[in-house]
Amino acid sequence: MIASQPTPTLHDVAEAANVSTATVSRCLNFPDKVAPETRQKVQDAIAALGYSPNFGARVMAVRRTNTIGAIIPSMENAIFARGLEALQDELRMHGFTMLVASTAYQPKIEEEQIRSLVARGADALLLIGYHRDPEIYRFLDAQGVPSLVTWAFDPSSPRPSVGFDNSRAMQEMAETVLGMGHRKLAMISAGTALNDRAAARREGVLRAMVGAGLDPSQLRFEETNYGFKEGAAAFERLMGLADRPTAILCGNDVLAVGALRRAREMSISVPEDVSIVGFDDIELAQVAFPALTTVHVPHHEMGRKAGQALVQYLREGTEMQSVELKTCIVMRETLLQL
Amino acid sequence: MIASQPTPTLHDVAEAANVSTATVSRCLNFPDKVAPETRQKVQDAIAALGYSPNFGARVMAVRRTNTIGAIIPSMENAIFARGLEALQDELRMHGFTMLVASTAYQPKIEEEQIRSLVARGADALLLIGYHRDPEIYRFLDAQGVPSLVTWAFDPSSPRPSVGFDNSRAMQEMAETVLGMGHRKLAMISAGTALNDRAAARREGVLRAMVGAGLDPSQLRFEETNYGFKEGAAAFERLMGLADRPTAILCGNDVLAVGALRRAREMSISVPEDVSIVGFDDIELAQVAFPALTTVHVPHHEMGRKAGQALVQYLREGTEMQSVELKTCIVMRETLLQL
DNA sequence: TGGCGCCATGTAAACGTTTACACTATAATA
DNA sequence: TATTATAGTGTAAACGTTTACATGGCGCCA
Repeated sequence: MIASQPTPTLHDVAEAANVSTATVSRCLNFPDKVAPETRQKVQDAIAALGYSPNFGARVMAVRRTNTIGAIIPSMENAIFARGLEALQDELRMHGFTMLVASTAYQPKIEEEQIRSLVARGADALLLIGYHRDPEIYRFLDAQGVPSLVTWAFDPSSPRPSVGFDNSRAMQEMAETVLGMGHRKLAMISAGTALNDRAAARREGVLRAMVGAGLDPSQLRFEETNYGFKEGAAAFERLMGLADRPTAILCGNDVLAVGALRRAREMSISVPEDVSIVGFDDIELAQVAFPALTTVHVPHHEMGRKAGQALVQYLREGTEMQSVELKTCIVMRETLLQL
Repeated sequence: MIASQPTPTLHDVAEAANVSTATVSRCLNFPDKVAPETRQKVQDAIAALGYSPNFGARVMAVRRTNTIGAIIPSMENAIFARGLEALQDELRMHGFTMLVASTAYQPKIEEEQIRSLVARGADALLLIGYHRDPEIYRFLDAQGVPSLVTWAFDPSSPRPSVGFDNSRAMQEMAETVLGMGHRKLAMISAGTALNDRAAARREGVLRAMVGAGLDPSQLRFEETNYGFKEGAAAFERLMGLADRPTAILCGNDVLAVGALRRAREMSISVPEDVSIVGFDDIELAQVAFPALTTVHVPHHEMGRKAGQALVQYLREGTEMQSVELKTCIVMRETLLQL
């Protein structure tokens, strides 16, 4: 920083107001513990100097930041936005600040961001999905930083989570598709190696297929990055197949809408020629044309409940309970009975 | 926090490795200033203890956080996502961390977030648009926290910015629309009272109208919140008018796509019955149907350039220069020659 | 061999808060 | 009036780093 005047400190304020630093500090933290006229003097001094408490110093003194960090894979598409907005609301209401960092779906960056947020004293972390290097969990434990997993739910995991069962949600969708007579299924998915939600969704489809007496190896599986363009490209590949699928299950709405778009460009009608379904039910799904049939995820509720769990834990120390949220299928216009 | 074991400190590491705290600190910050075998010992100790430096303490000692805060109006729609992603990239490359906070377009929350980010030692702030309580700018000055404005460009302002001229961009769009023979214009906009970008875009339209010899008071102006639903509702209101506009300029793509959607529901064809144009050129615009004619904003470039300016300033202290970015109109399918 | 410089490390003083504890007036009580 | 709470304030010791400065050992050269 290019030093102009040094920034005012508690000490400066105390001097200006002719009181001790303790009194100024009390003014800031327990205003009713100090006499009204003193408080006024202090507040005037604060305003006059443009004083703002030094966070680092405060943290060091109280060992608590009232900050919770949220680490999400991406901000690009709106998938996490809604949930986070709800989370932030909830946290703000209780005096916490939410800080967001994004990882571009890269584990290395995620680790970096986690360490960074912990280093700057996040009281707790919100993470997306379970899957990450055990080393990271060890680190969090050593640091005593609690974390809450969202966008996934796995009762078998000891780590608390507020989310939904990706596998089951997708299985239900696949069953619905199969129930409509579709037999040639394809799936466009994010990379399953590093993304447990994607992997679980894939599992769901496979399970539904065996449930229907189909050979799961028959599933046309396209793995790609999240993005409109990627969805479009995958769709095109699928349509290039000799034996075209009649229904395409997409790992999320963004991929699905990309596919939809490409279908239009290729003059393939949806859902007449091919059905396409998504996952997430972000606003985009309603706005798409034709409107996308998709798995509805209760983003808002998830964010809010996650916030509540975090706040309770931090305030009262009640152990965080996993809570499972229900998804449902919202039928719109892109899935057709065969 | 629920204390388990206390988290390890520099001191603990020093003890475990049998060296002084200074040496450990050097290991962390200037590894080559310490003998290889010592370094090894220290690193082992760090790993064994799961040590992570206390950010607060570090900040207090060096008075520098290598953090820059970005405060955006909303995460809901993808408008700011792209730019931020680029910004984060740029910052990461130079060892800075970006922290995001969002304000839900509410000045009060924005102020809170600014104070919060400053308090936790952001070395600099990235802000959207110029308009905010002068008190806030005074505060930032008093704190010596530099800020950079984006998504707007006003050469007359003393504050640096990396952005584009919202008014001119929209004016060009309006001129294009007028050039196609449209005379009955409407605009769907965000609230102009608190949002200088929205206000500037409105100005642009008005200027184009006078330029074309039209009475600017004839502009049908619908002010609403950003959102698909809001855009749809505003569109419906406009279409309820006795004297329907032939072209609707939307303050952003989200509003435009909402309008598009409602048009379809109302069986109004776009662009045959009415032209609709957007602003921003987020991915959504390409994916919409019909594909949206809109003002292209170089989000990525903006984020990157903003990052560069910030980094340069923080590293070398070279004063930040405002840079104006060019927008352009991308013609797609929703604007028709009359 | 004595002197110099350099390298690796240690010592201790900041940095700006919070807060336990001590202190003084004043008010309430006996 | 003497005693005891109480409310308001001050004093000073943490909190966990970084870093200027001091120290000691070693190799090199004259």
